[in-house]
Amino acid sequence: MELVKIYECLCDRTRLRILHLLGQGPLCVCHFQEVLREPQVKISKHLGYLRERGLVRCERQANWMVYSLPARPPRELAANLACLQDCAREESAFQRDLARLKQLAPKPATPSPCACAPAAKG
Amino acid sequence: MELVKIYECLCDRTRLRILHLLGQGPLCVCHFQEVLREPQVKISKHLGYLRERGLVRCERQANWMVYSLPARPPRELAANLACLQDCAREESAFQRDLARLKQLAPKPATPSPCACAPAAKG
DNA sequence: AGATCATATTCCTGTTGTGGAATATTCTAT
DNA sequence: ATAGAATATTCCACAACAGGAATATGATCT
Repeated sequence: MELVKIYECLCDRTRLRILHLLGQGPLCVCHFQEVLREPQVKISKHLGYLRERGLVRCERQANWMVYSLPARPPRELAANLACLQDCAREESAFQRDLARLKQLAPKPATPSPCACAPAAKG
Repeated sequence: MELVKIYECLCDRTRLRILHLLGQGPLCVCHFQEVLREPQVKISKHLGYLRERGLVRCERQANWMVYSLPARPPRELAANLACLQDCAREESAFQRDLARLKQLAPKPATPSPCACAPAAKG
């Protein structure tokens, strides 16, 4: 994977926040919406951008699309994602996202990988 | 220094090559031109872009402008520059640049930091 | 002062990215 | 089949950027 391509993916605030969150595990679009507090189009488009370039993978789970980091990313990508996670620890915006994420799924023992409400009935 | 701002600087091929070269030490514009084989405007503009955002410093030395990485860069920047240097070792374009750089200054014992010909007379 | 070298800036054009409104797609439940 | 939920795509306007040609600036030398 070409280095510039990676940085092109990293140079947008929303995409950075998305990738940062994915460091915690797979997530579905609705959760990105809640945690990032951004409109659906915005989230979806940035996820599409990342997907096309191989920075994230996705898998449908019933009604939801669950996004995750590639299982075994190429070295350059892994290195940069690690760097991002490291640096994000010192930027409050990222920490705020993390806090909101933890509020979403207070019990990490949730069976479904994205912790989506299993089709809330009613 | 904000993380996104750093990545905005890294998301262009020419700027990546510039920053990579600066990892070897200060350089003046004319040397960037030679090593990168890109026109003067292009180099100068990208250096300006990096300068405005604090990724590089510059200092005039007679007729030449010598560019360098900041003496003590903020943590996030240092981390990302290190990551860049690391990843660049596996991309041939960067290695080609390095090779050309070494041809320029075969004797690293040159007195001037940018190894500029000291005002070639004639 | 004038010439010249090294570098920066301006002006222009084409391209890419970003965000939102509206709409389409894909799945699930009934 | 229909309705509804979750997500993706299209269309549009706007801002940012990249590259080049021409020009300007700042330093040096004579």
